[in-house]
Amino acid sequence: MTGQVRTVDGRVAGRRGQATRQKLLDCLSEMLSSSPYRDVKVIDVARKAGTSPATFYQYFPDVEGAVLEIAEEMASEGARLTALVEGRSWIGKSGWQTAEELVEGFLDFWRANDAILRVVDLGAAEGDKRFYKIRMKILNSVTNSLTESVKELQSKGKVDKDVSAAAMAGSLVAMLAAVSSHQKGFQTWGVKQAELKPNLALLVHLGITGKKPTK
Amino acid sequence: MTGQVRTVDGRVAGRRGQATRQKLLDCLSEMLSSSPYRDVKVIDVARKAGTSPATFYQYFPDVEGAVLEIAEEMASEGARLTALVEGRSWIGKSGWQTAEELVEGFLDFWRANDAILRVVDLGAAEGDKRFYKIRMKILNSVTNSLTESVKELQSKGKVDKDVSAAAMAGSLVAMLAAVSSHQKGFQTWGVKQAELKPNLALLVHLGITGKKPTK
DNA sequence: TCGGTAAGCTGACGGCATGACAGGACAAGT
DNA sequence: ACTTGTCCTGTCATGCCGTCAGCTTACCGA
Repeated sequence: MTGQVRTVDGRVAGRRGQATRQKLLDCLSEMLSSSPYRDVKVIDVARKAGTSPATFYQYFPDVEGAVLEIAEEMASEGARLTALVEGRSWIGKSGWQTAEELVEGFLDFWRANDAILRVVDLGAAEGDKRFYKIRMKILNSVTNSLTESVKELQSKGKVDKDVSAAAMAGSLVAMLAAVSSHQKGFQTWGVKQAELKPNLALLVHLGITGKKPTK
Repeated sequence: MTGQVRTVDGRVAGRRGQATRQKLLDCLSEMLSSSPYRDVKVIDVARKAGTSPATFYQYFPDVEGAVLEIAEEMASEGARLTALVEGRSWIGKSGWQTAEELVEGFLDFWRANDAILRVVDLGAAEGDKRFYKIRMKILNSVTNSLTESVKELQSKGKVDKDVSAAAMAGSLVAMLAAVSSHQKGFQTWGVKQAELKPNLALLVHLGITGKKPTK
């Protein structure tokens, strides 16, 4: 599937090369966490990795290219978010639990990858299809499952037919993503995590089932 | 309030100077719409404005500084968003109308300023307090009004007491902002604007009142 | 053991953006 | 016309970008 890892000039990377490549990715990741995206320079990444800029360009076309690589990896990892929805019940107490766990899992994932995710978000918002695709890959895993949940509830007559399942799922997921990326912001503003989570869960439950949860 | 406009080296800007300054801001604004933030260079902005890089640095410390200026202006303009909530009713049919108009107004504002807003979002997410403050200024105008609405409904016993008004308002506003910045994304993905808006309005109504709207 | 071959790395270079300065152009009042 | 203060730009040192040729290192088969 992934095929062989190749350098920019076409050679196949061996053990040592892959290690260097990975080290560069790791350092870039770190830099993204500690300084503004706009100010991340190739030379800094290279220095941090104990190598030269030329080496960086051997493995990646530019900073953006390397970021895409990191993002791709994260997206694969993010596929596990599906498990937060798939096969879960939205009825009664277990419905509330599903909502709570979805929120919990989502926020955790976002916090763990916030630096790279905000760059992906920017790229997507700027219209770059590659970043957009990655963002989709992550969000779709949840969105699709949620869409199915809504449709199922609709077929049972438990949710109004005029609700667009896809739009509802998409909006909820966008909300989760947005709140996640501004978690620190909420705190500064005086809203505590402990308050935030139940409220998000409530909104998710309301959106999916149309009803207040029974706790 | 605004005081006098000053150059970086402390002189007061006259008529001509202010015009040049404004032209630079306009050109920067345009560039932000057409190319990735990371690739916006001072020299390009200057060229577009028919002047030299040195002139740019006379009025702004760097690109970021100029962006902050544009953002500040937009934030002032955005204060009018308060009108979308303040003094509106959340009861019965007019409640549904309030929700619809809030969504409509919010999406419009975001679409009109998407380029600058995504830079503000990035800056805020990266922890830059100046950007964060501007984001607050815009969102607070709506968030505070919504928080009041929820509290009012709570005092009338129409909404559960255990809902944190601030967290709910904040989450909803974050959702609106997020969906707005990825409007194009939704379309590409197959969700039409026409479906999106009612669903957002539904979520807002559910979140604020806890009930389904009567249309 | 010993080349041979391909992988891996870097010094060096032209090109371009940055940011500072000093000096010239310009407008307005006297 | 002269002065004054604003406004703009040519120029320069500095530093990053992105590429190339060429050197070093590791692996492998004879």
